[in-house]
Amino acid sequence: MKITMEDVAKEAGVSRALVSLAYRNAPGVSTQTRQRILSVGEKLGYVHNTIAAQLATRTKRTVGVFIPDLHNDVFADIHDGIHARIQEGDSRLVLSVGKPDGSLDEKSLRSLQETQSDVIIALGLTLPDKIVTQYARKCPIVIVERQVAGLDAVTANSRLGGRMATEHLLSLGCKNIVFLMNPPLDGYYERLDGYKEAMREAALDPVTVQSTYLRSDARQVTHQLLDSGSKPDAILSHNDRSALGVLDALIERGLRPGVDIAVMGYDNTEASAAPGTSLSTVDIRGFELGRIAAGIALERIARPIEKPQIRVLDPQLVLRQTTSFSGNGPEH
Amino acid sequence: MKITMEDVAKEAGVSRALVSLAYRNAPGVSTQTRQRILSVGEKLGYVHNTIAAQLATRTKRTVGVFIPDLHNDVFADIHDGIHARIQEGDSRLVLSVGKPDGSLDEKSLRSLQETQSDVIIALGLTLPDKIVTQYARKCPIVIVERQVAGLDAVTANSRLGGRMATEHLLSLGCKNIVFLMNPPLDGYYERLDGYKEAMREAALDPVTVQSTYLRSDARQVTHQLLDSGSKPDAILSHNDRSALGVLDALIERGLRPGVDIAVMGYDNTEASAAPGTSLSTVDIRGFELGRIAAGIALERIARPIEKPQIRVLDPQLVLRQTTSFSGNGPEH
DNA sequence: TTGTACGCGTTATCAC
DNA sequence: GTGATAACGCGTACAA
Repeated sequence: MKITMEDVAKEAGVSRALVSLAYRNAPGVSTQTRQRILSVGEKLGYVHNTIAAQLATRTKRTVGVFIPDLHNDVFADIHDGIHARIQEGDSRLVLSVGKPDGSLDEKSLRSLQETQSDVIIALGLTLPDKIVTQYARKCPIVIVERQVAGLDAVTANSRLGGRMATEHLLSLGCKNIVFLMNPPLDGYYERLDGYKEAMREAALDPVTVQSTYLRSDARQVTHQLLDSGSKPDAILSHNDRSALGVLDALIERGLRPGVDIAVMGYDNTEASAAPGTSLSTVDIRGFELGRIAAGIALERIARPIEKPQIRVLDPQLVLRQTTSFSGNGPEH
Repeated sequence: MKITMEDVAKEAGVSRALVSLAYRNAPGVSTQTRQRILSVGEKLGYVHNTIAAQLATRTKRTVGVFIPDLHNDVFADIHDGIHARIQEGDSRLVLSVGKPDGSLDEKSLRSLQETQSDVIIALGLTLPDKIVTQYARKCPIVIVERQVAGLDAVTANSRLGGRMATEHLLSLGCKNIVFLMNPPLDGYYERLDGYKEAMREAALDPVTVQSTYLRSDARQVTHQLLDSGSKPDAILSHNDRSALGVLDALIERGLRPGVDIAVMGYDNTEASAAPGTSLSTVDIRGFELGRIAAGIALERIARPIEKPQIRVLDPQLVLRQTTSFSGNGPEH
């Protein structure tokens, strides 16, 4: 039932080859015949079959993108950057969406490879380094906001970001700063390490509690933390999403963020600036990250065996209400 | 350089056809040889070429999804619903992401068709009915949260939602309720109409101001509205995203949402419940919408010429702080 | 402009 | 039942 090029060719009284050229805006067809061919195609309801075309030309132009979760705004920022860069050329973007718990990471990677991605840009991959490396053997992977030995990567300096956030809290007079950790996974310790460094340099003990990537879990963990009798004067969370959960819990207990206790997130997502929320955070410059990752991906397609590129951006502090003490630490 | 089935076949000492059967878990291969073939494939780093496979079998299993914008959480909800339903079967999901201003709608639709989607699920399409219908001639389209004559559609009853929100505001004692409109586009008047109906029934004049889908624009429009001397006691926005912009503006002017003025959004996105935001809104049950849309899409593939299906869910009011007067309307 | 050999799997049709 | 052979799906590329 599907209209093919053959059908269009027959109807227009030309060869299939010519129809192909016409549809690709390739030279070798008179403007006139091209017009005629296209209008015949339109009349018949023909649509150019990218699948067949991709099979025929084994030119490499497909960039696969793995996004773990559509609900986290950082990924949207990064995606936009990738999209912007890819659009400049004539490459194709293929998305695969996983789940926040990482349960679809492998399936997605495989699917991206099976659809013949020539390179994969992976965001928020939770797989162990070893497995990622295995997949990368079949198709180059550009990692964003993480590093895996031997692979291209682009990240905002997470260690520095963790340090900056911590130092900011210290500068407010906070001493009992708790770090709300993400699940312990390869490649996601940098923010934590930055925190620890800064704490030790201030001769303070790092304290961590562990949560997941869900806001609701962060909320619960925060309640547990405070129930346990711990009296933090600041909570630094591994990302904004979890920081919102922290705020949820604080508000439920009648604690005023930025007055009774300081809170910082990480990522500078849109939600961190929700009206009334005003969460201090660290901007990882997602759009930039995406743009650069896409650039590296395209280069990787062009030069497959060059040595891996690592690009590190400097994150930026974004100070809002949740760390707005007038300079002397939280009220008591 | 790419390993093909041929390579695997040669290495394993069997025919290409057999390798094909092995990789698809098809009957006709002894468990033993299948094992051998797969391990040879693994050794060579072969990945099954979905592109070629799709071309060879013209079985219909590809569901295309158009998402206008990754930053709006409703779309993530709907996507998750679609994803969940598709995963139950053996269909493939292909995403195409546009831009909030609609400038990529056509390009995305075309791209989805060119990659041989057998059906397209479209969210937040801003194209005129006429154009959508044209595209649907080439490949069936299932529309979400909108209706186009002749096409499958699944929506939460928007007229009812608009009415419910308005009636809730009226019940609080609000009389000067302003509706913040989205851009005037085919298919997106229902929420507004529900508002108008409810206002007229209460013998009140509907008042609308127009904005876009950007939070920043809503903020600006709200400032303009208030600068103009208008004294609304409630603002009902066409969606949560814009409602956040409204809240931004109110807070900037020192007005307390839920105390000085009521505010309602629409969609019940995660951001509407950000800590400190607590926006009253209307839940469109995005996940459900997505699930149902995917179901319809699969049926449409199976039975292309059946008459269009329209599914309408009932939206649900979600009451939070921004409409929390103690019952006598806003303070003065 | 056209003929035609690919590209890489899949799916009959056959042979053992 | 196991396995092989060859035609086919729909464009693209290159020689003619």
